[in-house]
Amino acid sequence: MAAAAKNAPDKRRMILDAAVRVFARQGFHHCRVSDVADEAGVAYGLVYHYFDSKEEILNTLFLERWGIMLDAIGEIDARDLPSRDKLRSVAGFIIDSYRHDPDLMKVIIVEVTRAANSFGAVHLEEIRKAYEGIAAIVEAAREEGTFKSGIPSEFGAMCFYGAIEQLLTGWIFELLPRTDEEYELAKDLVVEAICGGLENGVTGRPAASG
Amino acid sequence: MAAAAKNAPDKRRMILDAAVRVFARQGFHHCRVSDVADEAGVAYGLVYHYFDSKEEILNTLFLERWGIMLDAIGEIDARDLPSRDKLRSVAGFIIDSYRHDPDLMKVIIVEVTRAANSFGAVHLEEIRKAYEGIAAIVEAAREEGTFKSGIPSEFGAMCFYGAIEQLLTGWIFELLPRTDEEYELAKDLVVEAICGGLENGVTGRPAASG
DNA sequence: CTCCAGATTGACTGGTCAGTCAATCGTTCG
DNA sequence: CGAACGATTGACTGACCAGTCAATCTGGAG
Repeated sequence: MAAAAKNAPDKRRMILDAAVRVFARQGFHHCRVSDVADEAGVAYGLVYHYFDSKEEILNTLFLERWGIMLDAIGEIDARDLPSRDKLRSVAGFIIDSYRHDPDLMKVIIVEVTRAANSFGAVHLEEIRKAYEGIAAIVEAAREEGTFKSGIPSEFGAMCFYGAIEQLLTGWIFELLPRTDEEYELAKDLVVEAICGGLENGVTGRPAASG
Repeated sequence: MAAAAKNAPDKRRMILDAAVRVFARQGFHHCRVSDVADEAGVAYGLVYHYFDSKEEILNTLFLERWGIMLDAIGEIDARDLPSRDKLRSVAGFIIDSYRHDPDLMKVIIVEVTRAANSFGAVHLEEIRKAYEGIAAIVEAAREEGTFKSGIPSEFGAMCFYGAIEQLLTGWIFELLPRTDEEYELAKDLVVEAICGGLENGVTGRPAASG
């Protein structure tokens, strides 16, 4: 009912939001469903009214957020922008996602993206789509000649995405400073590092030795 | 006894090796200690004769291998080589580690390196040392002027390591082809991508018009 | 007021599994 | 031989927890 939905602020949503906090704090495997229920201020059984299992909660969280990211990547690719700026937008989107909801991104990266044995396997196809979206941007740049043809676009995409995910991991682990300035700076630096390279590209230097 | 060690091929080692296979196949959380014992062809209780807990097995595996990698990075840094070649050696070492024992690297990456909540937290200091080792190489290159001063060395190290780990992840997930040629090619490409950048050299290169 | 349906509750169950332990085996040495 | 000791065995236990379910609540409709 509309009224019901208005009065009781969507319990389903509250459970999802609570799950993000609990999963981020304790890890998916190290928390109980009752922890999620408690965090949401809801009875244990209600969790199972809205979700079939503990895993379904995680799947829902992942798919919700990942879908948004895939849409964003597709939309960015469709813009009329230089390739570097597209990649800058992608980096900006992902870093802003972390900035906006670090717990959620932590859960997605730690519990799904890298969990090759459990959830990673289930969502492999979704994860692959992200790589492909980035690879499409790189491929266009190769075809127009701004990016090196010697580096396959899927390979370049992996490097780019890997660098970003490593940054997020650094923030998650508190190995990198977590300030707004750092986040902003990182957006530019990661693009400069991957597109421009770490080396000083002064002039006339052989781009690829050998 | 020497004789005993000769006759019975070190059961402790057999348990560790079996654990690598089981953890890689089923994941640390999704396997039982009895799976490890069975895989090793050993009685359940013997596992607890050699290890205090299931976790200690994983810790042992991680520390063994990670220590070797840290030593390798330190040794490479000490060599008299151009920075790019040092990074190429580091990439080569890590990729060869995967090539030589993919199960072990899978376990380390999936169960430790990215597991911020459980083992990752425990081994944070060890993990940080790897970043620092790579950062030292980057920093030297910055000081001698071959690498951009605008990109902090820790940042560059994160990008470099992140790109490599993403490649391993691609192989682990079977998102990238797993052949000897790919492994060899990847060593060069990852260095070219991160040091040289994805973009075509800005100088007198033909194709890059407009 | 009654009835219904969906929301909500939390005690309970069934299965799983890490870790224990007492018993047995094999070897060495006196 | 037999004592001594570490290696090895595997049945057992105690705790934990995901998921179930019958009971209760709530609010709208008749």
